[in-house]
Amino acid sequence: MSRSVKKDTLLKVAESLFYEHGFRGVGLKQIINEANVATMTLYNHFSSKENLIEEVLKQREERYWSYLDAHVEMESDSPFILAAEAHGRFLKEESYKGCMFLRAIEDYGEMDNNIEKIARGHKQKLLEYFQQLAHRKGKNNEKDLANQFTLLLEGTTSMTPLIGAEKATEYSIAMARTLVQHTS
Amino acid sequence: MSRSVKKDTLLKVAESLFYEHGFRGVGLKQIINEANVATMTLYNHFSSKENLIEEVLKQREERYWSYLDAHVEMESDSPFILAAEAHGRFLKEESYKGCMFLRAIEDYGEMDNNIEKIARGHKQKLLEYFQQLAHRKGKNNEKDLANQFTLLLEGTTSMTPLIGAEKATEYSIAMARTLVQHTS
DNA sequence: CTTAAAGTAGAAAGATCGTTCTATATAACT
DNA sequence: AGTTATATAGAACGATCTTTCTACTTTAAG
Repeated sequence: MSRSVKKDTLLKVAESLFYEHGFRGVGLKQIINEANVATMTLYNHFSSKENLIEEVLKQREERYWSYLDAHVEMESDSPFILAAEAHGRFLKEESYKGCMFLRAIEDYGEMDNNIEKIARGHKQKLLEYFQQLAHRKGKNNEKDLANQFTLLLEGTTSMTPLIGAEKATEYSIAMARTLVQHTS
Repeated sequence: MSRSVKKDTLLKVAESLFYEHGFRGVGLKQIINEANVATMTLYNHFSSKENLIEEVLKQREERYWSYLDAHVEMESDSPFILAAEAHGRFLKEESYKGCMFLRAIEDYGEMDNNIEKIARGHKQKLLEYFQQLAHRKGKNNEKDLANQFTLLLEGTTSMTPLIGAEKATEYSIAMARTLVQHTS
């Protein structure tokens, strides 16, 4: 077996609990109980709580990208709309409490740890991805467009706890359409 | 003296620390130390940590509204742009780590406490405020417009930790202009 | 079948948390 | 001057946190 099933369970349970109650709001005991695992099993797979959080973030990031990769045709004539739809799908299926990466930056920022680096890295990659999209569409102001579109997606995520993922996504797609049409 | 200076110091210090490190990331000891106050002084003014958080949120909400009230002329022909500018001013002067109210909802949500109620109440009031703005502008789809504009502001707040308040506000105003022009 | 790896339960250490308590000091007001 | 409200420092409580430890059991591959 290339990878322990216990480790996978731990990651899954940890991500769910961390997302629902925050990193600092969940103790390892809770994770261990819900994963039906012994304390030392956790510490055999992860060197510390911080390390567990790091791997949870990496796992979530991978899954986020799989949503984008699956739905965004880069050569399409509306890749931004496709990205907004993919983002909405992710929210609908896995998010209802805002962005876990922003939360990691807020909770562990400016402390020189890997947690913040991973979270910021994800956002950076996202921005660059959208810059590519803008570039392929022949837009000259790639950075501005990428930033604006990211702002739209972050707004969508933030709105899910308030109005739900479906409506938030609806709005962001409507706005994205308007913006793509009327932006140089 | 209508209100203790110690209480004000506590609220100020608590808001700053809670905002920077999260509610669960800050202990009362830290707040007490930085406020140069005795333990019992805190407990004489606030019945618990939860209660302190509640009052911090109320204080912050008041200050947020004072930004809107000061800069938004409801009768103006572009109240939404003014609101976006006021929001940007608040971010620039008091925020660099996302929205404290969303964070409160995330951290204490679904636990039936006052913290969540206050935070959700603030967001609800904001939505209704923007609905009024849309109504005065003679828009028929008030709710949609208010939701979309709120999404824009939330996106702006979320982006501040990534690109700073100035740029984020710039983008949101640019987008707001485009949207106001091209939305029924 | 054996052996090494992986998992088990649970206690324990050491730190920190929110909260309460005690006992004292300061300041303002009648 | 005396009373009252507000502040003080710091010990103490019980709970919980992360991490480590011990000693036992299961699992899986050679």
